[in-house]
This record gives sequence, C-alpha cells and structure tokens, in this order.
Amino acid sequence: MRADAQRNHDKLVEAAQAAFRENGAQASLDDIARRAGVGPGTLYRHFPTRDDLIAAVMRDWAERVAADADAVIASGLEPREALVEWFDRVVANVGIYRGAAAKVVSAMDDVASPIHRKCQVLVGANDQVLQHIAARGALRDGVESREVTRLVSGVVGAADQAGLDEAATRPMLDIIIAGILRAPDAS
Amino acid sequence: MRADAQRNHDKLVEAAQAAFRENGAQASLDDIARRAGVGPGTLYRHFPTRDDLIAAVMRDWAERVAADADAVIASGLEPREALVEWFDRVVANVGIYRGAAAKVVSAMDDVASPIHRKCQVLVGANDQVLQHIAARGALRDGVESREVTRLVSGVVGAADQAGLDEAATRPMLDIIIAGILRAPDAS
DNA sequence: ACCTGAACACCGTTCAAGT
DNA sequence: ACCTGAACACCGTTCAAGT
Repeated sequence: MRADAQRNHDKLVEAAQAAFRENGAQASLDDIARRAGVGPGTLYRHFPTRDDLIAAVMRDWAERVAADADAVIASGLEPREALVEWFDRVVANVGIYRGAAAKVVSAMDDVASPIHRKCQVLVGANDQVLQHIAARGALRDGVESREVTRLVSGVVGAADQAGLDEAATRPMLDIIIAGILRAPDAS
Repeated sequence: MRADAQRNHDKLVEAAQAAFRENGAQASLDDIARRAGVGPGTLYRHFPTRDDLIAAVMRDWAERVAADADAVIASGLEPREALVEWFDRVVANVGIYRGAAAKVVSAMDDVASPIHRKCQVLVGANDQVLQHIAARGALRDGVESREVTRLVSGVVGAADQAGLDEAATRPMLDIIIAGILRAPDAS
C-alpha cells in the first residue's frame, strides 16, 4: 500500500470512530470524509460499503470480547453471578455506539457482511461461557449460544433505541438469566 | 374537516399502509404522497412527522392487541401455553411491517411520541396476561409487564432486523418464557 | 382552509480528470 | 495507483402562490 493511501486509510478510520461515537452508526459518510480531509471518492475506494468502514473501526473489538469471556470464566464466580458479569460486558461491547447493536444483530445471520466474523467471535464467546455454566450442571436443556447471543444483542438494540441506561436494562437481563439457568430440582 | 381534506387524509393513510408493508417504516414520504396523488406539502399538513403517519396507520392496532390478550386469558390454557400463544400474537402484531418493532420499542419510553398511547395499550395487555399467570401462582417474583413488553418487542425488532422467520424466533421466546415462570418448587 | 409544486439543504454514490 | 471534486439522483422539509 502506498504511503499516502495508508495515511488516508488511518485518518478515515479515526474520523469514523469519532463520528460513530457522536452520531451513531448512521453518521454521514460525507462528514467522515470531510473530517479525514479526503474526498468522498477516497472513502469509497478504501471502504466500498458503510459496513466495511464499521468493520475497520471494530478492529480490536473481537479480541476484547474474547478476553472478557476468558476473564469471566477464570473468575470462579457461581453460574448466576458469572452470567450477570458476562452480560454486563456484552452490553458494554455491543453498545459501543448508537446503532452498533442493530448492526451486530443483522450481521450475525448475514454471511456476506464484513462484520459477520466479529459476530462469530461473539457467538463463540457466549458458547464458552455457556459451556462453563453447563459444566456445573446449571444450564437449562435446549439453550444454545446462538439464540442467547441474538437475545442479548436484541436487548442491547432495544435499550439503545429506547435510550435506556444500564439500570433500566438489567431487569430484562435478569429474566433472560432466569431462563438460561436450570431450575434447581428437588432431588 | 373539509370534504377534500378528509379524502386526502384517507388516501394518504391508505398509501402509507401499502408503502410501509412494501418498504418498511422507512418508506419514502415523497413516494407516499405521490401514491396518494397529493403534493408533499399536503402530507406534511396532515401528518407533521413520520410518526404521526405511522400512528394513523395503526388506528385499529391497539384494539387488536387488547382483543388478543382477552382471547388468551379466556382460553383457559395453562400458564406456559398461554404465554406461548400470547407471545405468538405479540410477534405478529408488533412485526406488522419492517421497522415497526423498532418504532414500538422507542415510542414506549417516549411520552411525546404519537405512538406512545398504542404502546401503553401493549404494556397493559401484557400486564393482564401476566396477572392471569400470577393468579395461578406461576409468575416469578420481580417480573414486571413493562420489562416483558420491552423484552419481547426487542426480540421482534432483532428478528426483524436479522430477517428471521417465526421458527427462528421461537427459541428466544422459550428462554424468555422460562425466565418469566416461577420455578416449580419442592414443597 | 386547504392544496400545489418549486425550492433548498443534505446525503450517498459515481466517475472523468488529474498526479 | 491513488486522489479529487464535480455531478447526479434521491429524499425530507418549507413556503409562496394559488383556489
């Protein structure tokens, strides 16, 4: 890659990051090009679609997600507390900016999306945490990581759209957690 | 209201209904005015915001929701089956067209939205169903109708965005249902 | 009182012309 | 090989002119 092309690439990613944080995933591409000090054509040359740009901004996102899952598993928390902790991190990660959750939700089932691989990492991380729960005999039968990922991401998307804060999101997560854990049996 | 104004109003609602079904809640307002055979200014006179138009299209929506709740309660189904039946209807009602669920989710917490009253009916209907469950001693402590409404609407929004069909939505609803019902205790 | 449609601002996207 | 910026299409929104 030519030196000026590399510099433009980096400036675009940086400008996009700021724009997404300020105006959400629907931030104006024209504006991003302007902030980066390049013509709109340059943006399109580097990132043919908006989702390509979003994927570039999410560069180290997947690693953070995987690391968070590892941390929760290593924490030695009881199943319920582990889920509380894990979902709190998912909420933080999936909700980095307005509209991010919606992107994750729709990219999860769209193999052609540039964000799809990131979503697979999220599903994999959920799977690890659920297996940890299952190993302790606390996972309800039939609960699968794909569904849980969709469900929690959907909640983040809803909270995002409604402008709910963390405290208002928690009761929804509590219902989900109760639905994931096996009912303590009477044996 | 003048006769021609009334006719324009009705033509706009009809055109909007068709446009929303075809292109979702983001359908072009210009296109709706064109279909209705009126100038764009006329649309704005009748419906100052897009949400005013959506609210008009949802005219008999709230009654359908309330009627569905009544039908489920009168059905005499067991708590779990009643919830399955009820959520199926909520999914159908909240997902009338693409983007409708997102509108419901964001209007639920926005008192100024023209759709807010419709959402209150949905919350009320959920409350009736949950009270019916509670009367049978099957409701988990701390589960409230506002949260359940948000949660289910959020799932519909996610399914909508991901293009999931009814079968792919059900596992998520199953988790929610398990989280709503009280665990059968050992006494 | 209501309607029309031109006008403006903004945005996404493309592409011929440049270096 | 890459960049620029004019150009086009489309949309939301307003408002002066009409009836």
